[in-house]
Formats: sequence, C-alpha cells, structure tokens
Amino acid sequence: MAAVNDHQDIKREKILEASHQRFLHYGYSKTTMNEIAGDLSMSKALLYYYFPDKSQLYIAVMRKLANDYIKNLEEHIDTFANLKDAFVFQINTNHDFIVSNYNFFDFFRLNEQNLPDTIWEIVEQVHLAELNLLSRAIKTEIERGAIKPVENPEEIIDLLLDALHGIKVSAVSQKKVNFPRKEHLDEIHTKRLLLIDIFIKGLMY
Amino acid sequence: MAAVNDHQDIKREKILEASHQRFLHYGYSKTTMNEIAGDLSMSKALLYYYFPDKSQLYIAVMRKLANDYIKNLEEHIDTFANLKDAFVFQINTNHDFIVSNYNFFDFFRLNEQNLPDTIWEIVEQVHLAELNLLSRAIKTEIERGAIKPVENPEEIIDLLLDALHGIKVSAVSQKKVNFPRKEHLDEIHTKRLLLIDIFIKGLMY
DNA sequence: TTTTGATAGTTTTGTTAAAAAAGTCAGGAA
DNA sequence: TTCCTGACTTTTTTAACAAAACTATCAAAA
Repeated sequence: MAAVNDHQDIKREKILEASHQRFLHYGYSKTTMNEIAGDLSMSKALLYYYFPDKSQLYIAVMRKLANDYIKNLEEHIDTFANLKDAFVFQINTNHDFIVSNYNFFDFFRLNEQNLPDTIWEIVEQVHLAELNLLSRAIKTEIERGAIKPVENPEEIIDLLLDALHGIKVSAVSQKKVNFPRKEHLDEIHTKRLLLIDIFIKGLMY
Repeated sequence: MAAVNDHQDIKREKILEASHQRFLHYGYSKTTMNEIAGDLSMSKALLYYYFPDKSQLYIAVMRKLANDYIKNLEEHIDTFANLKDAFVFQINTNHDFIVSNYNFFDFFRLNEQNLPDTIWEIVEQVHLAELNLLSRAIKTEIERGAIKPVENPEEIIDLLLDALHGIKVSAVSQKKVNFPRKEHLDEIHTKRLLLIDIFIKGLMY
C-alpha cells in the first residue's frame, strides 16, 4: 500500500519536473499536454490519470515552487542580527525567485484578470511567509529596544513590502522593458537597500 | 490676423472641452469623433481641420490637464512649513487629479504597454514638476537643519516617488486588476501618507 | 479661411470552418 | 486493483472573410 503510494508520488514528481521545464521554457499557453507526455515517454491520457487538467497541473508546479520558497524563508526565521539583515535577505530571496522563474509566470500575464482562486491563495501564502519572517524580525527589534514600538507591526511590514515592490516596477516601467536587465538589477538593489535604510531609521527613536 | 488666431484658439478650446467631457465620461475607445462633433453641433470633418487625428486630440486634452496640474504645483513651490506638508500636498494633489479624471485614463488601461512617445513626454514633465517641488522642499528642510544633509536630495525624492508609486501597484495587483479601481484609491492614499510619515522621520537626525 | 457632405480607407466585430489542443473512456497490461 | 494506452469526443484556437462602425480625406460651398 505504502509502496504503491510511493510509486505514485515519484511519478507525480517526475511529471511536475517535466512540466516545470516546459512551462519555464515555453510558458503556459505554448506548452501542450502532448509535449509534456512526450518528454516523459508516456501517453497524454496518463497525465490525466495523475492530474485532473492542465491548469491544475500548472498550479501543482507553482505550489511546489512556492513551498520551496516558503520553506527557505521559514528556515531563516529569527536568524538575523537585526531588522535590516532580515529585509536584505527577503529582498534577495524574492528577487532570485522571480528572476529564475520569470517565464513560468507568463500564465499571469496571459490571464491577467481572472486567475483561479487557488493561484491567489498560493500568492497569499508566500506573502504571509514574507510577512511572518519580517514581522518576527521587527518585533524582535522592538523588544531589543532598537526601534519604537508600533501598535501594528504587520501593517508597517506590509507597507514596506509594497514600497519595495514599487522600486522594481518603477525601474522597469521606465520604458518598454518587461523585465529588468542585468544593468538595472544593481540599481534596483541599491535603491531598495537605501529605502530600507531610511525606512528603518524612520522607525527608530 | 491676431483676431483670426484668437478665434481658432477659442474653437480649439471648445473642442478640447467637449472632448474632455466625452473621454472623461465614456473613455477613449467608447468616444467617437461623430459624438464629439455632435456635442459641438459641427461636422466631424471640422474636427479634422483643427486636429490631425483622434489620438492627437486625446493627447492635446491630456497636455492641457497636465499643464494645469503642473501650474498648480509650481504655484505652491516654497509655500510649505516643512517637508511633510510638501509631500502631503503632492500626494493629495496627485490623488485628486487621478480621482477626478479617473475614466479619462482608460486609454492607458487599453494600450497598456505601447503608448505614443508624446504621452510619456507629458508623464515625464509631470514627474519633473513633482520632483522639482519636492526637491526644493527637501533642500529647504536641510538648510533649516530639520533633517540630515544628503549629498543628492533629488535621488532621495526620486526614491520616495518610486516607493509611492509602488503603493499603487501593489494595491492593484492584490485586487487582480491592472489599474486601481475607484474604491482602492482611498486605501492607496492612506497608505501613502503613512509611508511618507515614516520615511521623513528616517531622514531626521 | 472655415465648414460640410460625400466618400474613401481602416479597424472592429461577427461568422464560420478547419486545425489543434484539451479532455474522456473502454479496455489491456502489470 | 492500479497503472497505462489508443482511439475518440469536446472544446478552444486560428484563419479567412464579410458586414458594420468608425476614422480620415477631399472637393467644393459659405
């Protein structure tokens, strides 16, 4: 019984890996179920034995990516010397994640408006993990007496996460590029560090 | 000669006003040249005598709005008690502008990426006006000794404007739309005020 | 110079048919 | 019983094209 499920899980994993590669390389709409099946030398029908439909398969891949990302964040909770270090870690991790999976997210760009709720749940989970990591850090910092107590630390973190997101968007939307080029990456990074620096000082006594 | 040009200018103004009302109420794509002409009891052909095409007409309206906006900013330069007041003024002015011209900007929502360069020039002019207002304010504040001297005040202002922009983007992407809905605008406004509050404290001694 | 009706040209919209891809299922193999 | 497939059906995408709506032009009149 366990052996059977193990086997199922292994197969599922293989499908997820192959799907990830396809989605990452060609995007959602340019990937067909036949191609994924072909990569694994199996029939398309078998994919439907393991996953109910294409979008669910995509979502399963996304959930896996998100879980890895979240796990990484959780492993680093309460490991920072100060609030700034926590933010620097979050910025780097998030950035790497977006960059290395950029093409995978064409699903978002295509569907734009009406994404399945499950997707938003995953996005929300990721956001909560970031929020959690940084909230712990800000609370620790408050306890340490390094910054002023605030009645709602989560709100403050949320605000700064929004602001950091804006730094990327502004740098990118300054003309017709969908994604930051290598020469922009350092600029974005520097700007974010500067923002954090000022922001955190604004929280101090 | 001068009378003739005056008359032309007046007519142009009338066309711009009527166009503004149409664009504001129905948006760019749901406004036809026939309707604008009808509002003014003139032939559609006459519109083409005064403006080369529909998009140029739209841009002319936008330029007028932008010029009024910029003029308003310039009139308030150096009239603030402190840096925060300057930022609050900028945020409020910007907020009012977006709210009262909300439907007008559906042109942006439709075209998304590939807008004519002229549009971006206008956006840049507005940005420069904001930058100028706030740079003057931050320099004054530094001279006054209220905040720490920085080697490049414009850079700091630019950073904060980016962050403020990010507040909009994040609020939007959470709600699954490309452009903020009216009901989000107040939320964005509140968050922005909170952000500048913390940010400015971060600039103090 | 200003204005317009008529009309030319272009974009959008709606329709349809073929192609491609998603998704299903009866039945065979392990 | 679980895993797997080929053949099949259904749905979606694409292309082609005609009709409609709209933008844009122009000769001629006021």
